[in-house]
Amino acid sequence: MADISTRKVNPLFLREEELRQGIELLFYAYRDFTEVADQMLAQYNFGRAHHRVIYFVSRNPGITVSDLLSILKITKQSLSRVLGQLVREGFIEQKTGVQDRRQRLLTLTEKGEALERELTEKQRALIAAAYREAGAESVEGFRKVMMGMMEEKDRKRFEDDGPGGQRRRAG
Amino acid sequence: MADISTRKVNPLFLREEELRQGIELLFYAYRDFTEVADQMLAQYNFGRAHHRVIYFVSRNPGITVSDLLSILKITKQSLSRVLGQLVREGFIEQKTGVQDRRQRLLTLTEKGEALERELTEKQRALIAAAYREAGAESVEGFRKVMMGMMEEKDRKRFEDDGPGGQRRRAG
DNA sequence: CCGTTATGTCAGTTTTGTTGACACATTAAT
DNA sequence: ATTAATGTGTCAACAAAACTGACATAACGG
Repeated sequence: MADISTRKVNPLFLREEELRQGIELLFYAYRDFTEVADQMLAQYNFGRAHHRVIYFVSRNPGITVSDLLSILKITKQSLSRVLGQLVREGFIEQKTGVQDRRQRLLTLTEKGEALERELTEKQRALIAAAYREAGAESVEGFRKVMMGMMEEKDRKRFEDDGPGGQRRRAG
Repeated sequence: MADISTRKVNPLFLREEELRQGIELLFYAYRDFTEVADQMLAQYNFGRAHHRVIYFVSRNPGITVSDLLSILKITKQSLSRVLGQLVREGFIEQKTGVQDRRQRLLTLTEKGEALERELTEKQRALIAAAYREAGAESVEGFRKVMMGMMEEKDRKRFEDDGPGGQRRRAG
């Protein structure tokens, strides 16, 4: 069977290629997206795990430990090592919850905020450039595809209800 | 300053929110995309690193070790451990290059092809569902944004020159 | 022949994740 | 009021997947 005739009788051929390109787009983009903060992280002797924690605490001030765990999808023992470091070194503060005093609500200190801005700066710039090149319509398409790939539960974080929408819920 | 007036005088506010949403879209989507193959991988006592190697060898049959390294962006020592396992267990074959006999050209065995299909099946299904929900226009937007985020060098892998376009170059 | 390239390997280390067990304080339920 | 469940933390051992640095071999290219 020649290539062309296969494509005629098998409409799934192009689709398969399209899906594989999707897999690779995701791989290459994520690979380079994570890479841009590495140099800065190394200067603080931190890794990508620290960045993720700092980022999501910055994004969800007052988040509980368990909510942070369900975002990161790692074990509390894994989180503990990284979070403990960040607390000890004064980047993150823990306050006992008011309604539920078992909770340890996490917020960034001034120092933590400063580090967060430094760390995320290049990632933001990378996305900004990609958005600019691609155009507003493409960004909306990107949004839709990404939302379709994530766990249904997390999609509501991105509901289009204004800039405060994200912050209504912590996890 | 009230929220609304801030948004009026500071056009960067929404942009900042949009960029942060972009960061998170990428995080959540990639988190769940990688997760779907884990159960299958565990059955073979393999990890995500094995999957990446199998995937890219499947996608670029006859790829050289150094080209594979520049896709994965890891060290040869890291690759060696994972690749060695896959070769020893009969999933990947190494053939000496013909024009350049220093090269070890990598291809999947039958067994390797079978495993690759099993492993990638769920990821393909996840992307297919996301593409279906989002629609063809959104997929094109997704494509553009992702390409803008990756290293310029890798963008040519996705040039729209038919289904063979990807395979013309290995790395 | 000699410098460079492609690959592999030995040895040690780091980061980031895992399981399992247990402790403590607090909240919720019976 | 006692008991069960929840939120958090911690100790210990382990595993996956990355890293650095050094060195070795074979083959290519001028």
